[in-house]
Amino acid sequence: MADLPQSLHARLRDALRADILEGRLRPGDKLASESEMQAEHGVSRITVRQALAALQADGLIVKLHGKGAFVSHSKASQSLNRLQGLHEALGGEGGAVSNRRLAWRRLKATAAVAAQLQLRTGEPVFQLQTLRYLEREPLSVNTSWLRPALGEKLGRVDFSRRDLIEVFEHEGGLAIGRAELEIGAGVARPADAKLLQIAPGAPVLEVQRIVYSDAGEPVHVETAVYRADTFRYRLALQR
Amino acid sequence: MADLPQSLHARLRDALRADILEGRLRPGDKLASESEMQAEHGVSRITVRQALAALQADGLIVKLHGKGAFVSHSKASQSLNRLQGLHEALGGEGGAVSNRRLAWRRLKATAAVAAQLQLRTGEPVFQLQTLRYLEREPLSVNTSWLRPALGEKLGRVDFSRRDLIEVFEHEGGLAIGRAELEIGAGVARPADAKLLQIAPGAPVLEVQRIVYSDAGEPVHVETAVYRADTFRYRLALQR
DNA sequence: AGAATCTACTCGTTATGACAAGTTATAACA
DNA sequence: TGTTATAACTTGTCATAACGAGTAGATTCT
Repeated sequence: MADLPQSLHARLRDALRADILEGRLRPGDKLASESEMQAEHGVSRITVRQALAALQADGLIVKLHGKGAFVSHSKASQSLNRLQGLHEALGGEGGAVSNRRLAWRRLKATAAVAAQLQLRTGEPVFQLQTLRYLEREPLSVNTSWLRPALGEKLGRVDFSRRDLIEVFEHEGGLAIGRAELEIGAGVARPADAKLLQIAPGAPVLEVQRIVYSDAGEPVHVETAVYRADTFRYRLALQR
Repeated sequence: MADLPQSLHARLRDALRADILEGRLRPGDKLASESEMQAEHGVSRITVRQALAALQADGLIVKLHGKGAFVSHSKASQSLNRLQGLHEALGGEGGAVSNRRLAWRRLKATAAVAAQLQLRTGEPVFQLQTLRYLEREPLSVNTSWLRPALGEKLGRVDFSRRDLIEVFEHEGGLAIGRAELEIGAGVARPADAKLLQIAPGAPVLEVQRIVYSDAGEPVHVETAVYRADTFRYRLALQR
């Protein structure tokens, strides 16, 4: 993609991340010390530390006082503890994720949806239903509710190979800040079971996601029903 | 607890966190600007920004370029995106979480467990099985595997009202760094269904947790089966 | 009145400098 | 040989300084 003139620490972070992900630095390896990087890249130590702090937050490296910074073992989940969509998470390489639009409607907000989007009951909202595929196998049925302003902007966008969240940021002109997830288990309802090609009553993973803008306003509520046999949710937590 | 002479940014962070949690700063309120705090507390702006960055990572505040920092609205999840046990997460107030020990064994590591704990197949490991209750209702069946060194230390500890992770840190003399979670859905096996007082075949949430020390070594692998009707996993993600 | 500009305020980024504190290897000593 | 002291690393913390960029209100011009 385009090489925008990012900040220095972002460039250094991405370079180190690539070194780790592409195997030039292997798990357990010791990174160059902060002062070495400072000299090598011609930046200040604060800049180096910002880059390292970001990698540490992602779980890619571990820093030990007095010893140095080391590439973490188990880098499996490095990308899954940030807010991102499936396309982003599973990477452009495979490109095995696709969406099929099932419905796009303008509805009046029910009480539950209105509360989550901080609207009044009965205000118009847009509902988007999609069926997501992974490697041509059905993966999940997603039902999204959008604030009216956003919905009108995005009615004609093609979502088939893109993440909603990424569309928000580009076509929607929206800065996404954070999201709250609620993950539970349930049994497939007949309609969902048919779409997912599983037996009615089979176990499914139910994920509800509320996405907030940078300013803290809820912009998007999504309920997803995943096939339990294909999908597991992975994430990393810091103590 | 004791008021150790923490670092300046840690003290400022904790003071602000208390202001928010105890209601002196309400959701939506604007925090003092960085330069105001700098003057008021007699610290440098770097120190202020370190404190604010920590609060932002916890989701307690939102920073807006050019406007200021504001107390986040939904602070419900501030504690759920850090690594902690149920007792910690659900707070000392209720005290409604308890554990019943089902089994404590010394076994030889199976291939799967050995791989996750980075041991060799057949090395001795300790297995702990517990049944957890929330408000006197059965909540989950937990099966843990511990590295041998840790297991020998913790054989006689009473876990009934404490989190494993907290015991590690105190009795185990271990610095916990991070954990990886894998969340999926499944159906209750007969033995688990009986313990959880649900029907065999009812949906359950399956959570596997691998806990790593500060140095990046796996110390604990846990598989938990939760009643889907009582428990949902909540967390917050940052973009 | 309306539009454009200016200005003061905010946070974002980066630099430089210094000292504290943990780790490790070496050198000196008993 | 074994212990201790030292020196040379490492990251952790904090201060001061400057400039960039986004926001919002007041001012000025049309």
